[in-house]
Amino acid sequence: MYIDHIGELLAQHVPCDKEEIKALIVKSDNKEHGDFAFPCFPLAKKLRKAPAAIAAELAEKIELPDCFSKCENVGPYLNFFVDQAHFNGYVIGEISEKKDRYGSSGIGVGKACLLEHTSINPNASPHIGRARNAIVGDFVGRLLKFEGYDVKVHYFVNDIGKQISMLVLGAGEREEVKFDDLLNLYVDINNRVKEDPELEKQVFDLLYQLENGDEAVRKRFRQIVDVCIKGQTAIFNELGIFYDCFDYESQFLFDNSLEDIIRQLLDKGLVFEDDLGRYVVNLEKYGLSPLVITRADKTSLYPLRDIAYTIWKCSHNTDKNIIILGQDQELYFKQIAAIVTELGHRPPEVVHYSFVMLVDGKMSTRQGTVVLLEDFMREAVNKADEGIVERGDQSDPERAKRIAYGAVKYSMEKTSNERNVIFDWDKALSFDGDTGPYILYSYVRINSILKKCGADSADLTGAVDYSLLNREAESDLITQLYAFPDVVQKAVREFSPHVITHYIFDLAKKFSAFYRECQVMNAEDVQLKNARIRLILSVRQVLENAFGIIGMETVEHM
RNA sequence: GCACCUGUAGCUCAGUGGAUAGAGCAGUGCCCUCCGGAGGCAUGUGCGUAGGUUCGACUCCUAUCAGGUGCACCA
Repeated sequence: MYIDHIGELLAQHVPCDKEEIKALIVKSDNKEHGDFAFPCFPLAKKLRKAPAAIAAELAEKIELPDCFSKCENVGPYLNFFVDQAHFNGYVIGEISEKKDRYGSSGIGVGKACLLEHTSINPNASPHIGRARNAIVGDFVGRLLKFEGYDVKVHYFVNDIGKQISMLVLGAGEREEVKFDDLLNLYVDINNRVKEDPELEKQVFDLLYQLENGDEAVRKRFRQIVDVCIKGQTAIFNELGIFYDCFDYESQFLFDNSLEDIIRQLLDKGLVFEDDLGRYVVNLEKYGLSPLVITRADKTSLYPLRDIAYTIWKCSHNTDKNIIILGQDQELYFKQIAAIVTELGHRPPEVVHYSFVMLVDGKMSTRQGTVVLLEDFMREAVNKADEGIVERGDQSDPERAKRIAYGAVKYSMEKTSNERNVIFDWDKALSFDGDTGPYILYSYVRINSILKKCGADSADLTGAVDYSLLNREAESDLITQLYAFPDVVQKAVREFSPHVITHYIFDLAKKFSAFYRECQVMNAEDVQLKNARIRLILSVRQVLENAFGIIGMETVEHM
């Protein structure tokens, strides 16, 4: 709203429209430069005057409304100072009015969003690299819900294909297959198949039987896959990550959609049969390498089924259609998107993230150097419970879980999507500094103060003199609260959770500074105390809103 | 070889083309008579390299070096 005002003010005096001006306004990074600044360089050519002269002239002409206290020119900049009392009242008023909607633009109200994420191969317990998909995906879902979208989260279950076939073969005649056995089973059969061509043939035979509708084989596949999906989703559910729909890849095998797609591509002359008899899509006009969609025996490959699935998702006609994929799938997804476009659909928006690496190198299933998500979670819970005991409390596994899972997610969410996360056990389990526990701790402190002040039950409808909040720590905190809606917008543009985690950390730090310098309970007088109570209520509200977006649960004590 | 992503402090990372590039960790020295110390204070010669665009470049463009990833019957 302050930027709006400045835009209007300046539009009366310079040859630009309001929107152009607003785009140029920057938030000052230095108190001496006020709160907002308008750089006059771009006007220099138009007005044929030196930027500094323009700034000086504008400073003379402008009549400031009440919400600004001062406007001065410093060199080529025109600096605006907001009126602190007005600003305090405005920000705290906005938060107390909008509550859990503060920060939301509401742009998604009445709109639907289909979001696909996780979609891990059902062959083993997820490692932390795969988990990044779920964590980023869950963040995107929560963010869009916060923006008002009706979000449905889909999980594509890859219940067919060579890998699953190997798993089924590896399980043999075993009646009961346990989730925890799958990883070993998978690694073992993988090695055996590599060395034994005969075994590999059996893998493909199984697949052939499945694709040709052998009921018993189909049941067995489904049984094994479900054990795996159950195990995987249980882990993600623990972390507060949930799914609305599980879409089984095999459904596209039996509904003729694969044949339809091949026929359409043939009609368009986009697909050719290579010398081995495989169907290959030519994507030269997109500058992409060709994509093989069937084996020589014409059984489908994953890309073909994925095209069918993607088109199926498009048929839901949602306002937004989003998929979360690893950076390694970038070229692949471009190919899929090109084909889907050719077939007359608008492909999903894609959000890519990079990998999780270990400090001493890459993760490798074969070398046993993967870090499983469940191990990471368990270690974090132990560590959090130790912390609880150290602080003189009884061991409390439930509370430890909330703290630990927040820490696990936060550690994965604070890196921007396009960068690799470098995983280091010690750092990942550290609860000091820029971590989930630190920000939770701020929240706990606020609640502790409010409880001691009896603020939660107090009548907070009376008038408050916000001009009393005039210490630096107070105005810094309020400025940070004011920034939240913009931060949410940035997160929506980038779909990267680090935007929110960095904001929360800054907010927590500013609260700590306030906590140190400004007493609430023992404030100098009751007016000041009331104003500060409103302030920390606002901080708590914004923390809760932000926690909701990154999927962090709160605790009452630590 | 081609394509995409990433090079910012010892380490891990922020930084919508605008004023003096910021955090956390580790190190060093301090602070528990203070609404909870999972805290705070002090301490720093850094934008891979070279050009270019611009009034202005960590940010945009080109080249180059380094790392990651992908590129025909895995999914």
